Amino acid sequence: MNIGQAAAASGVSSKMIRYYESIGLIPKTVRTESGYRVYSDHDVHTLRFIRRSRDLGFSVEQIADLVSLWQDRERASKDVKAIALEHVGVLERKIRELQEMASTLKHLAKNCHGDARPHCPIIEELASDDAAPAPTKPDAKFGALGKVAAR
Amino acid sequence: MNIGQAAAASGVSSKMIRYYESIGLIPKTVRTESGYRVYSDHDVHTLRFIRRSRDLGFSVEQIADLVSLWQDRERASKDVKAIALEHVGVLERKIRELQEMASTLKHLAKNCHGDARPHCPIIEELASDDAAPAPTKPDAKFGALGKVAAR
DNA sequence: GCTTGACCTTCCCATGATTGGAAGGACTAA
DNA sequence: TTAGTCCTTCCAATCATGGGAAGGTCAAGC
Repeated sequence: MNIGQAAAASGVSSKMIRYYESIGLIPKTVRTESGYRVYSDHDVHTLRFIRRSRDLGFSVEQIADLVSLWQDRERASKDVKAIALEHVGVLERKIRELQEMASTLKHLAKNCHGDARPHCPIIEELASDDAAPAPTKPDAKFGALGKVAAR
Repeated sequence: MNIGQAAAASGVSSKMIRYYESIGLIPKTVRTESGYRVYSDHDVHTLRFIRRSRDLGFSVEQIADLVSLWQDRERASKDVKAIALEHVGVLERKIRELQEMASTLKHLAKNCHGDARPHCPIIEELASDDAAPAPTKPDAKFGALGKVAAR
């Protein structure tokens, strides 16, 4: 199977398959004489595993751990669970952040007439002088969660 | 005021102030003879406006629009409201995505013993063969929201 | 006046996951 | 043989941000 077929069968783009290979998430494949990558059903299975993990928002680093646990018959389920729960924690923190933003904005928008006049509580809030500027570096590595599922 | 003081007063790092200048979000400042950037209280006020917008998850592009509306005394509040509400929509979509991930994972984790044995429903779900691979390109530009407030 | 240390300057690089595109080779069907 | 589709590698861009190097500037203390 060529890379394009493996991509279609797994839901992971050819580009990403090559990328995953380049960073070592998946091993280098067999090549044809002319250099084409060749994939087996087993490889496709692995790619699907990766795709599902990605759909759940796991980072590539976490996916690497999950894949190796998947392939380890002696794994302890607590190791898998730990990764999952840590990720849940990150997701929930992120959800809370976004909810705060959304609720602030909705509140402001509700009080904005939204007509042709310039008066606007949204702008006023953004421009307001109160509220501390907050330290430039609040807590550093807090959200290592980038574009989650921005596919 | 030097850039460092403006950074401390506004909550926007020096690095970011230079960056915002380079992309045209804020105008080029006056410089001292030796090339140091000089900021006024008014500039700091603008930087705070930007920081607040950023805290609410607006993209730099949206912030540019907000700043220009802020400075336009003839603005229509509906233009501001439109930007805010569009952003709320993006935030809520993203929240829903993350909630789905979290709830799937929590459900799986609840059914995982989390002990030393290998049996694990989380891994099994990731490895399961059912469920369509889903087209590689579902809907393109859906989440233009990158690292939201990953500061 | 000179040294020290804190600040400033520009420039380049890295992040994470992903996509786009160019240049060129390989394969397949007509 | 040719057209068209696939593959290859390599490089660049995204978005907002931080890190760091190399070098210039400034203020305080001696």
